Amino acid sequence: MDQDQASIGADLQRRLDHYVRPGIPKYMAMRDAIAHAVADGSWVPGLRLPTEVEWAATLPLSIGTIQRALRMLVDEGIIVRQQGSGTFVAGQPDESMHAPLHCRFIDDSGTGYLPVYPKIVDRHDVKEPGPWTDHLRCPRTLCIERVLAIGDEFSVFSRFYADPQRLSAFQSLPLKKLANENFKELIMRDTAQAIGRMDQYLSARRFEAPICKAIGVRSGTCGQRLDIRAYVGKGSPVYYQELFIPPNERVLHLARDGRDRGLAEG
Amino acid sequence: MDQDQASIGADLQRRLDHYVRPGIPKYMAMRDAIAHAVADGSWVPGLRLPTEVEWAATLPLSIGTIQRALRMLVDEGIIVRQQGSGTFVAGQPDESMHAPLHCRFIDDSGTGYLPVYPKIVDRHDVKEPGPWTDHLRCPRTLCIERVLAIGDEFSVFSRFYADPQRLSAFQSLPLKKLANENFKELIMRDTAQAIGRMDQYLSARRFEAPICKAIGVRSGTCGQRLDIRAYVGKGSPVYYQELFIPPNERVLHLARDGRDRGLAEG
DNA sequence: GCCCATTTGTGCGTATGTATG
DNA sequence: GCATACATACGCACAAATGGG
Repeated sequence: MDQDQASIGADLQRRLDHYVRPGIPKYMAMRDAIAHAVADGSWVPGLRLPTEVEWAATLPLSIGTIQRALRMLVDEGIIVRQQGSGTFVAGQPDESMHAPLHCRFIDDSGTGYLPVYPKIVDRHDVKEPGPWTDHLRCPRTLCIERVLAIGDEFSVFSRFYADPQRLSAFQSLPLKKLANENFKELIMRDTAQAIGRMDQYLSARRFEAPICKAIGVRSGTCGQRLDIRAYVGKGSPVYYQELFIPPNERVLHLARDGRDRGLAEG
Repeated sequence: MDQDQASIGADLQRRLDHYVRPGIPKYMAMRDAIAHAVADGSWVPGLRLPTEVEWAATLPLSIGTIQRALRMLVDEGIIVRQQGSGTFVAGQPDESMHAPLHCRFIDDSGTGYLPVYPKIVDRHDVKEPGPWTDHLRCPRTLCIERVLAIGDEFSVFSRFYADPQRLSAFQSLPLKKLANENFKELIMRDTAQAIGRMDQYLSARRFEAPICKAIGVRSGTCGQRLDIRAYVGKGSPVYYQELFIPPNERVLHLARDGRDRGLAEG
């Protein structure tokens, strides 16, 4: 075991201590420890991890338990394993990881998306109940309003609802910083899980006057409204979002989940 | 082991012989055997399966291998396991299983979908290439054109493309029978896998005259066009579909995948 | 409430097969 | 050919939940 492998092993051992809890299976603790190490950027894509036997010698886990944790991570797309070669942190070779989840309007080439320039309009607590209440089921709800400029063609209005206690970054980051962040990546860092499911509700609606004004369309414009319920893992709600999409000539790629690899594999 | 359990075990043993092949892992063969038994209706929802030890005594498989196969089936939602109780074929207690994948327009109550009345307009082979070519990659492509009446409110036009060699039911069934079938269920029976991924592409377009005529809107109508690439399992393409949705007042629930449980759990 | 057989869930250790370099 | 490393398979022991007596 060379020095790098040893340091990775030591790093994981420290992390494991935070995740082994009575009631939590060992394979799950190891899965969480590795997932967080990758999600927070400590372990970069392409990094080679120690072998099964190395880890079995270092950690208080058997080979079978380690294999089960690693198999889960493979299923989630977090690591890649190659027989005879080794185990590696999965990489996003292109920039599709940084692509937005929603508002993916296909560009003229047909192989990429129009750039999205977000601007935060407001961030506030919401008191009154709404469709997000049933979804999130949290004592407090944070709402972030944004205007998303699509290329230089048109703008989409967005309301993003989340539990500030669970996704603390959305509450704590200054607005200037938050504007430049990819929401999907923030969620991954806070939860170490990818968006695993989304229910989307589409309808044609007349937009309220303030929204029309914010996105620069004439008052009374009728466009698409997309309501989104997003989950991580097998069904744990993370956010609720409302999108107001004005009439346009583009094709919108509706994402299946947060692990989409962009258009290349489609 | 009572008589029923014994007969289930014997049934699986027969099926296993069809699936154990050199190169196919045993756990995968067992997974496929059970998945098909459930998909073709031989094993009905709620049926209790033999215990791990019973199967280990009957089949040439170890407990660990059996557990791995059953765990996969749990992840896929095909079976349910309860510690101390047993293993059961997963059930669709409501009719949501029979709900369509697409064209799920929410009804006035907000808890269900408007009924969909499909009518087959045409079935033919397509020679010329199109967006479905890259997706399906099959020598022949079958196209089924339908008019889907949504409640008694409006109609949606649909073109469904698939590989007739893979989904033989769509080729072989007489049109009268095909019209009454749920396409999603036909696919599950032919592949023993649920729709596991969908890429959807939404745009606003002016419909061609024949389509306008078929769904009873005035020529030149502009509405939503939804192109769908569907996959089973982790990324095996199964069909390509084009939907032409005229302007309407309803909310369309865009499905995440074929295992959606309807609105109740959303 | 308690005990107990049943059944699944977790964890360990080992052996062997197969792809990689 | 050979060592390495992941993949599959087996078997065992014990924990935890369930359901009935």
